[in-house]
Amino acid sequence: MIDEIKAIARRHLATDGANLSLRAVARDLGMVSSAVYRYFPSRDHLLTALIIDAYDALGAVAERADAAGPRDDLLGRWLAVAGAIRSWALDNPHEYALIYGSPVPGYAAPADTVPPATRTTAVLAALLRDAVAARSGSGDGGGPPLPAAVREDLRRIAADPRFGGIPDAALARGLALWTELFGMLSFELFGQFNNVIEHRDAFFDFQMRTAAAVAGLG
Amino acid sequence: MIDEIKAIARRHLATDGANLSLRAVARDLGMVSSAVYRYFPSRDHLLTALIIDAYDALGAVAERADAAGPRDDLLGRWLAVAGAIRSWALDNPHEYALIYGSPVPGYAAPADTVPPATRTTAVLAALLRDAVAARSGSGDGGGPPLPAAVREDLRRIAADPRFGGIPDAALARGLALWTELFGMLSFELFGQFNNVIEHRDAFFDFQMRTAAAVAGLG
DNA sequence: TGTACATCAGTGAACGCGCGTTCACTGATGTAC
DNA sequence: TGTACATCAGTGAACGCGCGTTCACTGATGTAC
Repeated sequence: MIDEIKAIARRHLATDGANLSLRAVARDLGMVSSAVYRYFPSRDHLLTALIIDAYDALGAVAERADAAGPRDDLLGRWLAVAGAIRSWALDNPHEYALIYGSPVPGYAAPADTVPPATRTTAVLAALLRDAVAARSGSGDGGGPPLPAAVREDLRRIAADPRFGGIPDAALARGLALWTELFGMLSFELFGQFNNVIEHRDAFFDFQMRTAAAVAGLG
Repeated sequence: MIDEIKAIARRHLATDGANLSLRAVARDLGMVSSAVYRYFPSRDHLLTALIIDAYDALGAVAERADAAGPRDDLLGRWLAVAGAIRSWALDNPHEYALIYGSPVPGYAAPADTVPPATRTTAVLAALLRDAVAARSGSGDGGGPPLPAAVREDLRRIAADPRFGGIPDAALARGLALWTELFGMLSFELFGQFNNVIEHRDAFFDFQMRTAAAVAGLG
């Protein structure tokens, strides 16, 4: 029943965005609006459940894509993960907007949305770690030096075992890869590519290959 | 008066996001809600005006930052433009969300939002062209080959004189730069950096320098 | 097998509020003669 | 200088609708004896 409510609420994201109406959801369920309160204490709790589900779904998709190919084909794994994330986003644009789009005014995501949110990034981190191991210390190439302030953040991130064991420079590059991937997706999904990029599959694939080459994921 | 309405409406973006209420705006103006209709034929027209203003304001900020430094300091110009865009976004997060965030459900931006939207990208294009000229054909480095489908899009983009005169490979890299910049900003503004990156000025500066080096804007 | 009772999913009415948009209007201002 | 008129910014009431949340309730189901 909780699942049924969420399924219908997800459908309402398409028409109402994050302002989805509890009454409209109840109406579609063939219930009276107050009945929903037996399952969710408030509209915001329902929204939170949808956010958690979306992060989890995307994380699962990324994990599955990563696990599908051979471990040592790093470029293949990266392209598979990036492509799977993009496919999910294109299939579920409103859920993507819910988690990576503008914050909902008046809504503050509670702390229990954080763990599901890191699932996807953990996949990228594992990939990064494997890439570093494969190159076995080939150096970080040129580029500007890492400022101390940034180093500090990187060390804190690396305190989580899922993100540990990656040299600072590689982790910094990984973060750039992460923003590039989602920057690309947000532009595509939020309309910035309209009248600009039409061959989006090819464009995305090309840019992800380029980004991988730059980051040494080749 | 139109300006006054827009100013108050902008303030309401903070609390209501894109669902700003015409009645609330009128209330703050000390007017009755129907009076606003003398100036804007509908709520969506007001929203459109805000969108156009936001694109224009950001475009102006980018143009000013670009014009401030010496022409041949390409890295300096890039960092100035990127920094100015970021500053504007941090100062006007709700306007940023309006133009670069999730699309507003039920609202389709009309065609006259397009020209102001391209102002900012035109600044980046000019920078790119100058960079290509300065290197005077130093080649595009390695990286994966440009697929024909992507080339097609690039040629269409280059048909606009503001984006012309840039080799395909450089233009493709410029698009990556563009997505990297706004991907970074969206992550910062939409909360993905919470508990991840705390030294955001330094992180942004570092990533923009790295991206510039990769794109040959050094 | 049959009765008494507890559980609890869902009801329906109500509270108090908000919204966008329309329409006939008022009344101050400024113009024309 | 003074009157008649047009303009038009802003009013106020109304239409028809929506919302989240509360609360006492019904009535079917399942359990215990």
